[in-house]
Amino acid sequence: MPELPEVETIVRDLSGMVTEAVIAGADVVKEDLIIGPVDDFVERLQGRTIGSVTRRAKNLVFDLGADRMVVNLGMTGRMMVRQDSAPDLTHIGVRFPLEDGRFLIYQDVRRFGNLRVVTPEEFDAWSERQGMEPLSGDFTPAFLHRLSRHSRMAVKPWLMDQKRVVGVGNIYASEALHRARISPRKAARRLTRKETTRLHEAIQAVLQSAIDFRGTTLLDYRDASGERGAFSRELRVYDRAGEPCRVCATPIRRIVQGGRSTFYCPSCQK
DNA sequence: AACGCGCCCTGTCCGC
DNA sequence: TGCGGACAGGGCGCGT
Repeated sequence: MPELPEVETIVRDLSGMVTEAVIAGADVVKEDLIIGPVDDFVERLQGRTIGSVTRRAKNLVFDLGADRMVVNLGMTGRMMVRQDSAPDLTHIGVRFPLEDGRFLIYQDVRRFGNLRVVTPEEFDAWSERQGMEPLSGDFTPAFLHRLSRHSRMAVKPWLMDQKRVVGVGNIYASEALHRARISPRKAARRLTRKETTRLHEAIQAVLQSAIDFRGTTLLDYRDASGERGAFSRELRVYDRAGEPCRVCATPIRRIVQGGRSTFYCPSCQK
C-alpha cells in the first residue's frame, strides 16, 4: 500500500509525536514480521529513546542511538500512535508501549511488512544499496535519462523497480506517466531526452503533491493518527478504468504489466 | 545481468 | 447463501 508520500506522511507525523519518547518494550504478537531473532529485536529496543524518525525509500527509520529500527509497511502495514493498547484493533503485529503511557502500534493485515533492528554500519550499507531518492537534489533529468538508456523494460514496471529510483510504486508510476504523457508500455531505453525530462518533473510533482495531500487512501492506508489520505480525489488515472481522462475525456484504460494493474489514457499517452 | 514470474497472506468484491 | 476467481499502495527469490 504505502509508497513514498504515504511513508513520508507517517514519518512526519511520528516525528512530532514520538521523538524523545522512550520505548518501554516490544510485545511481538506476530513473530513472522520480525527479521532476525525476536528476542534480540526486543532486547535492543527496550529502554531506548527515539532520537528521530526519518524515511529511506519506503521504509520508516527510527534512530535509537546505538541501533536503528527499520520498518517496511508492505501492502497493508500501519504505524500508529495510540493512547491505549488498541484493544479494538485486529491484526496487530507489534505493540511498543512507551514510557509516557502511550503505545506505538504496528498493524498489518496481510503481513507483507517487516521490522528489523540494525547497527548504524548495517544501516549505511543497506541504504547504499537502495536506489536514489526522487526528491533529492541528486535526482536530475540527466540522471534519469542516463539510467533509462540500459533497459529494454517497459517504462512503468521499470519505474517501480526500487534499485534505480525509490519510492514510486503502482499508483504514482501510473500517475507520473500520465502527467508526462508517456505510454506505460514504451521501452525505457526508447525514451527521448524530452520525455525523461518531463518524466523527472512529473515524478517530483506528483510525489510532492501527494505529500501535500497526506497520501492516497484506496482501502487500507492510514496515517499515524489513523486518518485517511486525501490524494485519492486527485488521482488522474489510477483506479479510474472506463472513466473519462481529466485532460481529454477519453476513457481510461487498464492493462496488466508484471502482474500489476497499470492505468493510462490511450489518447494522451502514445 | 537483466527480466519475468510465482509466491508470501488476508480480505473484499463480483459473477454464477 | 455459497463458492471460486480476481484483485489489492510491496518485495524477495527463483529460473532462464
